[in-house]
Amino acid sequence: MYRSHNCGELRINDLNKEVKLSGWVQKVRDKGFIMWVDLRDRYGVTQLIFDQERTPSNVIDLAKTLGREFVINITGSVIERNSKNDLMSTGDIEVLVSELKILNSSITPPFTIEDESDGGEELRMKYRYLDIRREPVKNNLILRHKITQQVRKYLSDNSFIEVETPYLIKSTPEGARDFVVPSRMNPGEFYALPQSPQTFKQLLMVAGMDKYFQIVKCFRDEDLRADRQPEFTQIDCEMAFVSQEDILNTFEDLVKHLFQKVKNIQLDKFPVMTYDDAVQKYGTDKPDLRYDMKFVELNDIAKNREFNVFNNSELVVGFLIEGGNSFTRKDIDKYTDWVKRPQIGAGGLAYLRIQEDGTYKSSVDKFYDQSDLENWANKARAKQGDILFILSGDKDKVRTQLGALRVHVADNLGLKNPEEFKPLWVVDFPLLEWDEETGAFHAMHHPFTSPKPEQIDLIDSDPAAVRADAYDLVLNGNEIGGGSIRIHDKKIQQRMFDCLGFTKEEAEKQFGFLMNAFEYGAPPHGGIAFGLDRLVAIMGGNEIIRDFIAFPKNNSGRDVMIDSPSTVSDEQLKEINLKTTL
RNA sequence: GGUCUGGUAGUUCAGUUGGUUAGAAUACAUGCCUGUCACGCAUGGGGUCGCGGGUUCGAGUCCCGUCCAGACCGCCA
Repeated sequence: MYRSHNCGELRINDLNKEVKLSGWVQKVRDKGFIMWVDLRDRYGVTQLIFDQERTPSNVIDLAKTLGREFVINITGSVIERNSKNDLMSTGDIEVLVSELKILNSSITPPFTIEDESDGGEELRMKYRYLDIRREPVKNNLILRHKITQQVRKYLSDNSFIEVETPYLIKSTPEGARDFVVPSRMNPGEFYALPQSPQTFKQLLMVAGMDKYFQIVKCFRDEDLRADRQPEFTQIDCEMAFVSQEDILNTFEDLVKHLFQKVKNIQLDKFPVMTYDDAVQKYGTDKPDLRYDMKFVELNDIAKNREFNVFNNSELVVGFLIEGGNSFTRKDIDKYTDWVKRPQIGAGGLAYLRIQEDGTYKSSVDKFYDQSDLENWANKARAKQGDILFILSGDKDKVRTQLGALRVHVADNLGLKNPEEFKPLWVVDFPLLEWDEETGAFHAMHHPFTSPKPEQIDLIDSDPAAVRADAYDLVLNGNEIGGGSIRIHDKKIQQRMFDCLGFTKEEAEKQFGFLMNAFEYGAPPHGGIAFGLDRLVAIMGGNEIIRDFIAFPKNNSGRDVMIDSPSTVSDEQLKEINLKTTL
């Protein structure tokens, strides 16, 4: 028998029990006359003791050969510690070893297997199996497990059925770049890996599976970020005979359920904000509500003097930083440089200090007197000791820039508390988005999203004005879910494809199967998909999803542990018809 | 495709204006240590300064190129 107990469960009331434990050597502390070994497994750490007076000498001799990460099996008795350790759950006891077996040795690990490892990112990824032995990474995987278990429980309890959809499907030009897979049996033809099971879940609605979900891998061949992996996991859901409101309610309850069960946190009713409001007040469609700094538009009170930078701008807008008058000139210069970087692209940063004596000081003092500045301060509801940061320019651009600055300031001021959770729904997204590059509209969400029924006819006259029954769930400034009511009428779907510039033939070739299905009694339906990796990361107080994926890929899409992608042999290439001769 | 930051001991990093034998901490090895738990003490081994080229009497340090890693922009329906 390898073990009677695990390394995390022995307590003071187990005293005098004879136990068997197996695990990894975390640490050896050899004092000569006495020696301790911290033994670790998934469940915790138990201190073993080897003592000249009480331990057989052959066992001590063997124990002296132990090194970090050796795998051992021991028999011993649980004794009370002479000096206890309050920091360990097993800190009241230790196990006096009578038998020791070395099950396997270990060479010295390349980094320390501790909570705060000395290992760098790349090394930890290369030896991910050692990294996962560390408490924080292990706990992230356990958190992920708990969340997926609760997702399945909640959805099953609410009559959802988990259905698997295929991974080898067909490439379509809309949306992200596909990963393609050559077909050996069909020379010259390729499968694509799904960017999402979108069309399949809609077909399941036609099939009458009126509540579907799937925890499913999705694939996108695009450049990566801290919160983006080429393969990632979605909680993909779809329901028939529902309105947008039904969906928001159902999945708000799902998220509340997860926080309740997994983190014991009771979330309040989620606020609902329109896309237009979010962009106007926060400069983004995924506002972080953990901090305020709402935008204040100053057009009417700032474009009335001789300051042409503002006068020639479509929009003058700022936000208030409470206590920000404490920023030094150097701080402000740093923020100015930050917004002027090409990634942000602002021309400059104006500020208004509301000084402690109640007077105003601004970077644009030359053009405005104290009563002008007082008007700005009043509009922003500023009080003494605050500062107002102001940008100006083209409406859309300046909002994006100021939105980025808002997040950056919050970062610097430490306003992003990872243990605070502020979800909201963002609704009424535009149906279409103008693409400068292609000079055409493309679907903001995807081409199956339903326009708001009363706006359908605007599609032809004013496409940019059409709003969709589409919604995102935003948590702490991250989009963690998004969905829509779908089109279930073949004619409207065709109009949509027309509008996106598909010829009838292209639409038929790529999505004919879906439109055919719509002719056989497709019910009204809609759904949502959550990014599981992001959700887990945020619930774990982090925004780097790699830390919550067992075997993630690096910035360039490589798995540095197994070293993939890699080349394949000419024989393999010939077999899949990518090479004609050997 | 672009911007920025980094690459020096097993690991994390320091290395000044270009100048003697490239350092620290930690890890590792050996020994000592009567209650450790970041144990302590002593001793020791350990370096292709990412790679290639250039400037120079002399390059870890300056220049050019290149590779790798990370963050971001583009991109991600």
